[in-house]
Amino acid sequence: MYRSHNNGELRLANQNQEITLSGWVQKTRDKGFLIWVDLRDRYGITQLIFDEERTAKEVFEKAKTLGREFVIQVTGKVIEREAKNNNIPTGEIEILVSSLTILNKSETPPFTIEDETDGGEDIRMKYRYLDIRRNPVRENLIFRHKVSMEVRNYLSKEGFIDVETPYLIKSTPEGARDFVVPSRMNAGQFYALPQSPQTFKQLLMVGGMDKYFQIVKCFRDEDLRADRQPEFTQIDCEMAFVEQEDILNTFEGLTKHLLKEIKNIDIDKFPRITYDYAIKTYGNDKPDIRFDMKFGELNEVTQHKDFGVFNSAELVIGIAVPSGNKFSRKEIDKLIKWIKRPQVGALGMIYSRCNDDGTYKSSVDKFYDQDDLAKWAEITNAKAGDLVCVLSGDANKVRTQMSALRMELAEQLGLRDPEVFAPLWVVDFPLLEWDEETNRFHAMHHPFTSPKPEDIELLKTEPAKVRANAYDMVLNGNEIGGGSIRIHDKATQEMMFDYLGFTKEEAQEQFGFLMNAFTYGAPPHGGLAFGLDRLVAILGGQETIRDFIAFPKNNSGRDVMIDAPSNIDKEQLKELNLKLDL
RNA sequence: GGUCUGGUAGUUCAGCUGGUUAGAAUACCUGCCUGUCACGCAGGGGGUCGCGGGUUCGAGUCCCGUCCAGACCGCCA
Repeated sequence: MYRSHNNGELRLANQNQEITLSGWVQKTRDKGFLIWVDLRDRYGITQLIFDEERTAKEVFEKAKTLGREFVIQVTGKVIEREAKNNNIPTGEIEILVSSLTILNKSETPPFTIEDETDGGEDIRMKYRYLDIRRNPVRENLIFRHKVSMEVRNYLSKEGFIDVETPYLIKSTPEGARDFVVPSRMNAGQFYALPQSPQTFKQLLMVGGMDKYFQIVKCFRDEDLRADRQPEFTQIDCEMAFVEQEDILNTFEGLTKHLLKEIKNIDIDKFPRITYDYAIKTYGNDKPDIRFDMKFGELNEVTQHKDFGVFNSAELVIGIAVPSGNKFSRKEIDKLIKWIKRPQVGALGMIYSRCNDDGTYKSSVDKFYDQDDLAKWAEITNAKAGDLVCVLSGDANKVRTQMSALRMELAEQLGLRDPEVFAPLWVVDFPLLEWDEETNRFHAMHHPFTSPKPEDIELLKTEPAKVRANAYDMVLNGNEIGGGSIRIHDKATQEMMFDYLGFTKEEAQEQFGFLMNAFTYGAPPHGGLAFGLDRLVAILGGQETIRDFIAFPKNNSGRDVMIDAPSNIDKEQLKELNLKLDL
């Protein structure tokens, strides 16, 4: 028996018990006549004591040789401490050790295994198994476990069935780049790893599975970000015989359940806004609504005043920065410099201070009088003490830039409180998006998304204006889930592929299996998928999803611990009928 | 594909306009220490300043290239 108790459970009530503990040496404090050892496992820390007088000499000598992260087993008696430590649950007792076994020695670890480690990202990833011994990482993984268990509980209770779908599937040109796997038995042919189980879950609906879910790995071979990994986990769901409303309600229910169970937060009804409203009001389709700062369009009140910059602009937008008048000239200059960075790309920023006495002081007083500036304030909803920031130019660019500025200001003003949760639905996404590079439309969500029936006529005349039965769930400025009501008849699906520039043959070759299935009684269906990694990170109040993934990849897609990807030898290549051309 | 930031002791970092022997903290090792818990005290070891080239009397510092890491843009149906 390696242990009778774990290192987090012994209390004064266990006094005088003879117990056995195992774990890692967190730290030794050698006072010469006394040696204390903090013994750690995932449940906590228990202090061991070796005493010149009370401990056998050979045990005492062995204790002197212990180093950080040695794995040891001890047997001894639970005794009350002379000096107690109120900072830990086991702080009233210690173990007077009678026998000590070193189960395994350890090299000195490259960084300290402590909450505030001295190790940087790089070295912690290389020795991730040591990093996982640290409380913050361990707690994140346990937190993720809780979230995923609650998801399973809720969906199972709602009648959803967990079905596994294959990882070795067919590559298609739509969407993200596929990760590809050569087939040995089928020379020259490749599987692709799924970007999502999309077509399979639709086929499950045709198969009558009604309500399906799966917590499933998905793969996309695109460049990474702090919140994007090449392999990531989705909570993938699909339902048959449902309308958009049914799906929104079901998964609003799931999200409420998670917020309640995990964070003990009650949220009433999630706001629903349209895609168009989101773009016009927040400049992006995943607005953070924990704070206001809605866009005000100032074209009408800024034109024809001899200010060329605004007169020539397609769009002039202002936002009211709460209490922004406190910003010094220097701080505003810094902001202007920030939005001029190539990543944001604004050419400049105009501002108007809303003074406490009701007057205004702007950077363009030469062109605009107090009445004009009052209108700016009115439209942007600015109050005395606020600062109105104004950007202008090409409509799409200005919205993107203002959105970046809005988030930056909120960050600076501390309005992005990680313990506040503001979920919402964004609905009525466009069906199609024009792709400048390939000079054709592509599906904004995916090619299986159904157009709104009332917009179908527009497909022929103004395809960009066709709205889809597509929706995203947004939480604190992050898209945490998205889905759609799917096409479930062959004719419509064929038409969609046609609009997307597929020939009949291409559509048949790549998605024939799906359209065939539609001819055998496919029920109306739809669904959605949540990004589990991101959801867990946001619920956990953090930005980086890597902190919630046991073994993440770095931002060039490498696993620095196992050093993957790596070369394979000639024999392997030959077996796969592959030749490298580097 | 692009922009920006960084790479100096095991680790985290400092090192100014180029100028003696490259520092601090922490970790590690040794000794001391009668209740520690961020123990304390004394001492010690530890460096190809990412790599290659250039400018210079002289480069951690300036220039060019390159590799690695991170953030972002493009990309991510």
